[in-house]
Parts: sequence; structure tokens; C-alpha cells
Amino acid sequence: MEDLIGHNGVAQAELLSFIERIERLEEEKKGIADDIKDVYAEVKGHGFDAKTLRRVVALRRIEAEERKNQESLLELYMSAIGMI
Amino acid sequence: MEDLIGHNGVAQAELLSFIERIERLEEEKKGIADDIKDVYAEVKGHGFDAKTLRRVVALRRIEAEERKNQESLLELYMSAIGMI
Amino acid sequence: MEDLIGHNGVAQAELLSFIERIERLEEEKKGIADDIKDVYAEVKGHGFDAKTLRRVVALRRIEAEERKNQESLLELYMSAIGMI
Amino acid sequence: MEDLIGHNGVAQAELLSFIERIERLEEEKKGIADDIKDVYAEVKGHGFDAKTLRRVVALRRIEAEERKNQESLLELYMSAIGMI
DNA sequence: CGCTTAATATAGCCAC
DNA sequence: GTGGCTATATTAAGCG
Repeated sequence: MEDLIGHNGVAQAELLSFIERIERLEEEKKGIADDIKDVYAEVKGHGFDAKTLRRVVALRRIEAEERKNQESLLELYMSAIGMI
Repeated sequence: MEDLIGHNGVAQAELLSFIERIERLEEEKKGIADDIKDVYAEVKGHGFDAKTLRRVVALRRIEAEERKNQESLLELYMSAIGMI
Repeated sequence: MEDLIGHNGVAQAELLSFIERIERLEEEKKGIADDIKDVYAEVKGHGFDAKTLRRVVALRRIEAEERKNQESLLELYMSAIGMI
Repeated sequence: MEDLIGHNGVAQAELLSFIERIERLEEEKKGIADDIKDVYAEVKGHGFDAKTLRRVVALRRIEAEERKNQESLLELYMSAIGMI
């Protein structure tokens, strides 16, 4: 781990610099996450069901083929135990 | 996936057995969760602030977990950046 | 908050007793949660897809009517945006 | 839920617009998450232990948050049970 | 009962 | 490629 031992200052500065870069990025990321939350709140304010909308967004993420696989597997299990 | 395809009954029974074991365990778990809720209600009835007590319990849990961790490398880094 | 102020010992003992009861219950709860995890591991070892099985268990929890509601709402949204 | 029923187009457009806003934000968020990952890779390339650095960053975040909390009541309880 | 925190479940990542 | 660990997303609980 370089010459961190001894606190020679170089590695310290390097580490701190990395940490600060990361923290800045995490702040940005949190900002966007908050924006997303705001949109869902707005969605709700327009009378839509946010939970369902989340599912829609999630489903759009998985491509159609994969979704079909998942659903048919689910149905297979459900059918196997007599749920459907 | 075994011989689930075809619904031959063996895998079906196996699946259902797993499901029922899980559901039984989840019921037990819910029972205990309810017990915990009852204790907090009792706490409140004795004039204590339940919310704060929750924080105390959470803190004690975190501390107990942390105690298990070796912290030396972490401290080295923290020391390197002047956090401790 | 009773006579906690002053550390008169009575409230202290009471508090600690509550905390320990809660902690014991939480330990039990955690034990059962671990058991559930073990069952899912076993499920996997038998060649089943644990993730799908989790969905089955979750679906059994919501009663049929509620499930139908959720699914039809989802389909309505998906249809509205041309997903299906 | 407004006039979604009937697919009159207005609610459809609204829904789609919300979805697209969310998806755009999620893309941005993912971009930043990737940037963070890149920094950790760079960290590693400089001979530091990324996992430990993650813990440092997490600790700094927690401490920053905690600083915002008033802790008096909590400390009262902790003192009452001999934690501090 | 809505709205904010805490618990849980899922997913992604990294090391082996 | 599997298993543990971290981070995120979802769900549930508690509070006003």
C-alpha cells in the first residue's frame, strides 16, 4: 500500500483527493435520486398509482424476451401447485 | 429443472412442501414481530418514549456487530486522512 | 418520563429490562429469518429457481382479489402506453 | 384515476411523459454510479484497498448525518442504562 | 391516512 | 461461475 505507513503526506493527500471526488459524485447521484422521487410524487399528485408505475418502469428495463421467460416460469410453478 | 415439466407430481409435491415450510416459518416470524410490537406498546404505557428506545436498540445492535469487525486497516486509513 | 432523571435506578432497571426483552425477541426473529434463507438455499439445491419461488410465496400472501386488482391496473397502464 | 380509462390519449401521453422523465433521470444516475466505480478502480490502481475506502466514505457520510441530529434525549436513555 | 423512517428483499459487484 | 458482500429498491411500520 505505497508508503502510507509513516503518514508521509503524499498518500494522505492522494487518499483524501479520491475520497472527495467520490463524495462529490455521490452527492450528485443523491440529487438525481431525489429528482426521481419528486417525479413519483408528482405522478401521485396527478392521480396515478406510483407503485404500479414503478413496476412499469422496471418491466421496460427488462427486455421483452427475458420478461416472457420470467413470466412463463412463474406460471409453470403456479400451475404446478395448482394456483392457476 | 428436474421433472417439473409435465407436472408429474413429484416436483409438484416437493415445491408445495418447500412453500409450506416457508409459510410456516414466516408465520412464526410474524408472531415474534408482533410480540416486539407489544413490548414497545408496554414501554409506552410506562411513560417511556418508544421511538427513542428504538434508536437505542438499533445503536446497541450496530455496536455489537461492529465489535466483531477488525478495524485496524480502517483506522490506518482514517488516521492517514486525519479523521482520527 | 417517570423519574428517569436522576438515575434513580428504578427506571434504569425497567428500561434495561425492556431492552433485553426486545433484544431476545429480535434474536429469535433473526434466527427464523435465517431458517427461511436456509430453505431457499435448499430449494436452489433441488434445482428450483429461488427468486421465482419467492414471487409465488408473495403472491399467495396477497389474496386473489387484490392480486387481480394489481395486475389489471398494471395491464391498464401498459396498454395505455402501448406496451401490450 | 383521471380519464385513463378509455385510453383517451391525454392520460396516455401524460403517463408516457412521466415514464420518460424517470428513465432519463435513471440513466443519468447510472452514469454517475459508473463514474464512482471508475474512481474506485483508479483507487485500486494506486495500490489502495477499495473495500476499506468504501467503508471510510460510508463512515464519513454517517458522521455527517449524525452531526445534524440532536442527541440529548438519546444520550439520556443511554446514560440511564449505562451505555455512556 | 399520509408521510416519513426502518426492515427486507433484490441486484450488482468482486474475489475466489 | 458461485458465494459473500455491498448498495439499491421495495415494502412495511410507526408516527402525527
